[in-house]
Amino acid sequence: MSRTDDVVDGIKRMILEGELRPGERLPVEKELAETLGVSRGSLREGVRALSILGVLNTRQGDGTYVTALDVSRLLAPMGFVVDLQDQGQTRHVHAIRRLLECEAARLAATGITDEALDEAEALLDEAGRLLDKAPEEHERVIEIDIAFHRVIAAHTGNPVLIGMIEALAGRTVRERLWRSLREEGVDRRTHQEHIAIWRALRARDPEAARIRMANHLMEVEESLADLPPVRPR
Amino acid sequence: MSRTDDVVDGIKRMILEGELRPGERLPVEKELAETLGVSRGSLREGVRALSILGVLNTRQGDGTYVTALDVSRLLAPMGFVVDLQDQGQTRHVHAIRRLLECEAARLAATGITDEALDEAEALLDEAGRLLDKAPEEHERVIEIDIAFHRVIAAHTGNPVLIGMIEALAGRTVRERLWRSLREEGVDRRTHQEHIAIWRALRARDPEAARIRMANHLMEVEESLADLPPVRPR
DNA sequence: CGCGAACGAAAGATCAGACCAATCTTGCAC
DNA sequence: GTGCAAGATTGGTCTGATCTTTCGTTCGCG
Repeated sequence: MSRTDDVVDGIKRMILEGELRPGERLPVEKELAETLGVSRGSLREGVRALSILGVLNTRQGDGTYVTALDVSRLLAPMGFVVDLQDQGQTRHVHAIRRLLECEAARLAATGITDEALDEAEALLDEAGRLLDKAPEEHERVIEIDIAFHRVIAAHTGNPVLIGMIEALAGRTVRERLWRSLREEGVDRRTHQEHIAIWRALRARDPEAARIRMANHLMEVEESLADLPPVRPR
Repeated sequence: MSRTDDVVDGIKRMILEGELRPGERLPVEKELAETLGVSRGSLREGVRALSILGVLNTRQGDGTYVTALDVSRLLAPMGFVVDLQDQGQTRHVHAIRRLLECEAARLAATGITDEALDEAEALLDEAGRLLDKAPEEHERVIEIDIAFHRVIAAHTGNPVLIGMIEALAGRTVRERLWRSLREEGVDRRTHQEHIAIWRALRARDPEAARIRMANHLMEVEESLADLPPVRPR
């Protein structure tokens, strides 16, 4: 058990026992180092690790604070995992993503608000216009795609689900995908699938939403399946 | 962008570009620090963070190595997230766990081997004996419970699913649960539910396995629902 | 020749002290 | 009352030293 682990466990314990609450400020480095019985260097290693894990948040000249401990932030490092997986694992990641997003669609069908439906419709309208008039605006199309899925996740009422979907469907996976596919005409098909999902949501039909989402992601996976490996060297 | 972030991104990049392969050893601290243009202290902070994330693995007197980058290891810090969630989020975590474990049961029904079925049967037999003859052996019963679920997850063929279930259904959640429930007679009911799952698996019936697992976890959640909050202070 | 113990090199672990940079607080001038 | 500037506070970084663990080698014994 290294000193740094002492620091991590010590701070974690302080949070779990309510000694430190979300948003609260930690003692200054020198003082906390003495409390935990380590040098400032070791303390900093532990604090840094917790920062990267999304538990702490340091601001030079100000202090170190406990984050809100919201799931999205704490799950963000998971995106890291996805990045590091080799090509062989991609389909497994996508299988989980499909599972989570289908559940999200199902839940959103009953929980989504009229405002959110309007928002999603606006996104799809913009995507439709771009496909017709400015097919080169691929970056924006990708943004819209991500935003559309995010609106759905946001209305599931389950923050853990939101966080996991964000982590799995994050920028990297999507980018890698789209970059490989931009030549194809799949973006138009994707758009149609999105519309089908949206209609199911508007009808407040959970089963339809789930099925449409499942179909959409399965198409995406299929497009991915026969791509050449991208792992360099 | 702090120096430590440079270190994290630098090492991550080296891995992604194949400059560093899983299992490979990193340059010594002094040398790597020079390469990345930071001091040894900053380098160590970054390396430590990546260690805690399961990407690197340091051994005093030997060196620092890239891990196998297996999903289980990389997903382990997610258990940390679960620990830090306040009581209000528990049901959301369990909802996801149910989703994942149901899928695991469904997949395992077609993929499980006869040997694994025997192994699971042995576990359930032992649990049954303990319930009859040594009800005080609660620790062992919990171990068996975890092991049973692990056997199922292990035969889904999806390592990402395995990792996520491990992280979500980890020791802590289960412990908190069982500690609160040991007075009740629920452990016997849980045992019966496990048997029902096992039978569905033996019959290689995916739908039955999924349903039995769903029922099992729903019972668990229900038992949890009306517990008093444990968050101290 | 084979094997085991002791030694030494190498690498990470930890510490202490100094200085830098960003931020916040305080108090003075207008 | 407002605005700005100086000082105090706090995290960020660097340097250099010492400690601990591990691994490889070498030496001596059988």
